Amino acid sequence: MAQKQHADIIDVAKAAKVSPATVSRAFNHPDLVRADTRAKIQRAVDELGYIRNRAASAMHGEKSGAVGLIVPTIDNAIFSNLIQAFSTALQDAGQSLLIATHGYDQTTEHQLLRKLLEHRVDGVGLIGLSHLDRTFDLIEARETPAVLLWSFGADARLPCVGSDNFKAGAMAAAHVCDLGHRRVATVFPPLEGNDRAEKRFSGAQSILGEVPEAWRRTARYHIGQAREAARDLLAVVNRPTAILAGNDVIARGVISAAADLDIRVPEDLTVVGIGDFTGSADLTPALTTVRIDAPRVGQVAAEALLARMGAKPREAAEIREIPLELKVRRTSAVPSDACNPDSGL
Amino acid sequence: MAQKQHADIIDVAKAAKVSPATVSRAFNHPDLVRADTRAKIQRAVDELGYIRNRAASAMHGEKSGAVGLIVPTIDNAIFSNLIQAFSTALQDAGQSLLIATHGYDQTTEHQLLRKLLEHRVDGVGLIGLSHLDRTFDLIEARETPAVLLWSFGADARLPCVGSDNFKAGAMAAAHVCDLGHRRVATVFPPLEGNDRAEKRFSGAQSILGEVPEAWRRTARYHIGQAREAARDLLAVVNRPTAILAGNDVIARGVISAAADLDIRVPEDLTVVGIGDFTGSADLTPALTTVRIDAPRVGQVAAEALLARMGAKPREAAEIREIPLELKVRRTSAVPSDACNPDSGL
DNA sequence: AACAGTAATGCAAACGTTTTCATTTTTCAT
DNA sequence: ATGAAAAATGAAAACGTTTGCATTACTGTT
Repeated sequence: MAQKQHADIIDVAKAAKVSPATVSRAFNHPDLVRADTRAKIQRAVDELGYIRNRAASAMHGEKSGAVGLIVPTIDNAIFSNLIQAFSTALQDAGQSLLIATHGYDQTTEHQLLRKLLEHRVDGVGLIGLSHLDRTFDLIEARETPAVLLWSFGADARLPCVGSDNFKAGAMAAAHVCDLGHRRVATVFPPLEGNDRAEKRFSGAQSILGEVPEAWRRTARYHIGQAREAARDLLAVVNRPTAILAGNDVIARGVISAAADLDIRVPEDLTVVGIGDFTGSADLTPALTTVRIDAPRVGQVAAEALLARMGAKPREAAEIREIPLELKVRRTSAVPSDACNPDSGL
Repeated sequence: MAQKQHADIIDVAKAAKVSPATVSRAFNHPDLVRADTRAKIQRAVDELGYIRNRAASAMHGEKSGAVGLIVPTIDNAIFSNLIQAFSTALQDAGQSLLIATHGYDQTTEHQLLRKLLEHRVDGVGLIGLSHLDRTFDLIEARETPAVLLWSFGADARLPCVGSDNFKAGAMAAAHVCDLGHRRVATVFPPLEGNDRAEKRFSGAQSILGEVPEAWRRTARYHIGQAREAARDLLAVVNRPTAILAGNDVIARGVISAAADLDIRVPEDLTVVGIGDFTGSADLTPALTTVRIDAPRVGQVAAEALLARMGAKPREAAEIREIPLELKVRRTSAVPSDACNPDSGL
């Protein structure tokens, strides 16, 4: 016999001896139903193990109660802090999080956005400022509340919450310059299609001047790769006195490389990272880095998105810059005389 | 004038001069519609920027196309690898991922499950073997395909994919014993409500025998905390010759503590972790640890879940154990004579 | 050219909610 | 008590799909 699988709102209504409309209201506008009616309904719900069907509500033009987040990858420290904070803030607001990863491929990103839109997310978060035009177009056409997280840029096509990566690069570079280093090399992730890395690098060059090709290395987000790149960089007679890493993970690779080569940090080599990920402060020696407050970015971004979604009435600024902070720890020092040609007078 | 917001399936049908039913079929059962009809429809879809409404399909008893994953936290290396792999495998199968974090609180976990169920996820993944009874009950009542990931246990109430944490603890312990250590201390996360840590610890004790209170320390998943705990442990005259860490992050803390105290690793202190997280192999010295293949767990779990969801026809075993592997690297060594009372003959 | 058999399509009835509008009940001042 | 105003509830029409069944269009035989 065709027995219904699960209780629906009508069953609940019957059990509570009210109309389905009232049950619906009890969920969505509790203030519109009398306390004792609500109690009756609650009892029926518990009894029947009723779980409301968001799909059915969403259908009615109602909010789906889910927001989407598209990130390049989850599995590195950079984003996991951010995602965690974003997710927590959303959960606190009763939203669910639909997450998707594209592995730094913008075309995939666009497809993921479509998929998220199929689920009728109430809002989306995207990482970084640069996206396919049709990605922006789609968001606009759908009028989906959106926020760009991680990077800050005054010229962004959508509201963004994050830090200024150009500044981050510049701050790191300024620090090593101030220390007196003149022979500065860089190890950065591939720049193309990655506005964060790209901005950081130009920021660094804005202080350092053009970094010679010979002192530029590329490493994906991976300690091992960074280590090799750095080893390569350091295995020359006239080696740099400082290395600027595109992020903290790379910085760790650089430190390992130095250890491999018996180069002391910071006496013989200054290493500066960007990010200040979990654990960077607990490295030995503790990493000097430019702190990007990922949890705060995640939280503020979530709030901004919530505001745009109308879930949070409070007016939020369209663009929020999260300040950076230089954390001078133990991997940076004045260049040693031996290596510093400037101090040779 | 009441102009519709976005194109719906009827608009597409009109534009393509077919019935809505055909458009629907073109999406869900492409083989049932003629190629040229499909092309017409596709053209209309593109033209109108139509995005199908999953909510509406899900309503019809159809699959929602989303699966849920509930994890304690995203923001540590332990889970981020796992989540990434799980997510990728799911995405490849065309599913979206709804993720939620509970911060190691089982009551929250239960509420999150409810929320996920509201969204009518086609399946759910949960971390670890132990959950509230009513969590299991709910899954059963809803007949939602589910899989437990991360831990393996023959007695699990649901299919599980993961490694045996008891074994992991035992393997780590066996390694230090084989090396000749007799004075072995432990630093573990709080055991209660964390079946993984608990199993690992009992596994270790199964080899080590009862670890004296004085040599047991607790540290949450955080390098700084572990560092302090280890410092505490090592700052005694008759200190242990080896420390077993409950996971790699703690192991890193222990190594830092040793450095703080000028204790050499591995000469004066052997440190063994569990997990083999990203970066553990690139530590200096490289960490000896028991490798848990998180990406594989994630992927196999996704496949198992997909299979149960009927999305993947192939029969998958109910329970899958992912093998562990001892990775002997540079933080473990035979105990030095100075510290090893056994070698005093 | 006619036929059967199959493939492709259309019709219309669900699916489980929410919401507008109308109706009933309650509240409170008189 | 009475009535007006406000609060709570109910009836029924959406919302955008999918699908079983009925119908129409093709295919290949003879």
